[in-house]
Amino acid sequence: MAMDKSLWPGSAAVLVLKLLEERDMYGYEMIETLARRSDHTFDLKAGTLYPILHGLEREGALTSCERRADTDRTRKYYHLTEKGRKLLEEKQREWTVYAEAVNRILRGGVSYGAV
Amino acid sequence: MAMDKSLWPGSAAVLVLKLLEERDMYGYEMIETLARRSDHTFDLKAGTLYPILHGLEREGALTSCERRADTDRTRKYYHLTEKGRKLLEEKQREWTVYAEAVNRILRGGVSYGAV
DNA sequence: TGACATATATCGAGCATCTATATATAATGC
DNA sequence: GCATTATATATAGATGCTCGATATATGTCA
Repeated sequence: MAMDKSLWPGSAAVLVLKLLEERDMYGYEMIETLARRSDHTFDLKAGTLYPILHGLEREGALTSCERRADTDRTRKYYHLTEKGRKLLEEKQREWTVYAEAVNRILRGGVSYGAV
Repeated sequence: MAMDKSLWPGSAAVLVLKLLEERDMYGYEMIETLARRSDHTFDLKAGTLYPILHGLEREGALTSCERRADTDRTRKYYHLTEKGRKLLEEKQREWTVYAEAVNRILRGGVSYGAV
C-alpha cells in the first residue's frame, strides 16, 4: 500500500465500491485500476482484495458472475447492488467527516472556536 | 473513535504528535482536546492513547516528566523531541498523499490521464 | 519449455484500536 | 462521614483489517 508499511485500514472497501459504481469489474482489474489512478499509493494486494470482495458479496453489497472475454480466460465480474450503492454513500460520508476532522487538527495549532 | 466502529488506524499517533507540537500536554488532556477540536469524531480511548504514548517515548519521539499543577494531583506531561518533530512532519506528508489519493478515487469516475 | 503476466483464492502473522479492568486521588452530593 | 463522579494513568485480551506467503491454473512470449 505504500503507506510506509500498510494502508490505513477501512479504506479498501470504499475504494472497491467506488470503482464498481462506475462499471462492473473483476478483481485483478480493480487492483490495477486503483494502482494506476492513485499513482501507486494504493497497491492493493490480492490477499487483501478477494476477502473484501467475498465479504461484500456475502452482505449483499455485490453480486458476481463469471464471464469469458473474447478468447481470453474466465473472469469473475462484480456488480454493485442497490444495497452496495447505499453502503458506498454512507462510507463516503464517513470519509468526508473523518478527513475534515484530521485536517482541522493538522492544519492549525490554534483554537477552533474551542470552548 | 466514532468512525462507525473503529478509527481508521494510523492516525492516532499523528494527531497526538500534532497536539504536542503546540505545547506540552498530559494524556487525559489530549483525549479531551482531540474530542473538542474534532467535534467528537475522535473520542480517543485511554486504552488506545497510553500505549501509543509509551511507544512514542520508547522510540525517542517524546519525553515525559511528572508535574504537580497547583494543589492538583500529579500529571505526566509529554514533550515533543526533535526526533518527534521530524516524525510528525513525515507522517503529515504521508497523510496528505493518502488523503489526496482517496479523494482522487472518490471524486471522479473518470480517467485521470489514465494510460 | 521455461519464465512471466494474468487471475483467483486462502491462511497465518502483524499491527492498531477497542473493551474491560484496575488503581488512586480530587471534587461533589447527600 | 460516605458514596458517587470526574480526573488520571495503566495493562491485558479481543477484534478487525491488511500484508506476506503460498497455491493453482491459463495465456503469452522467447
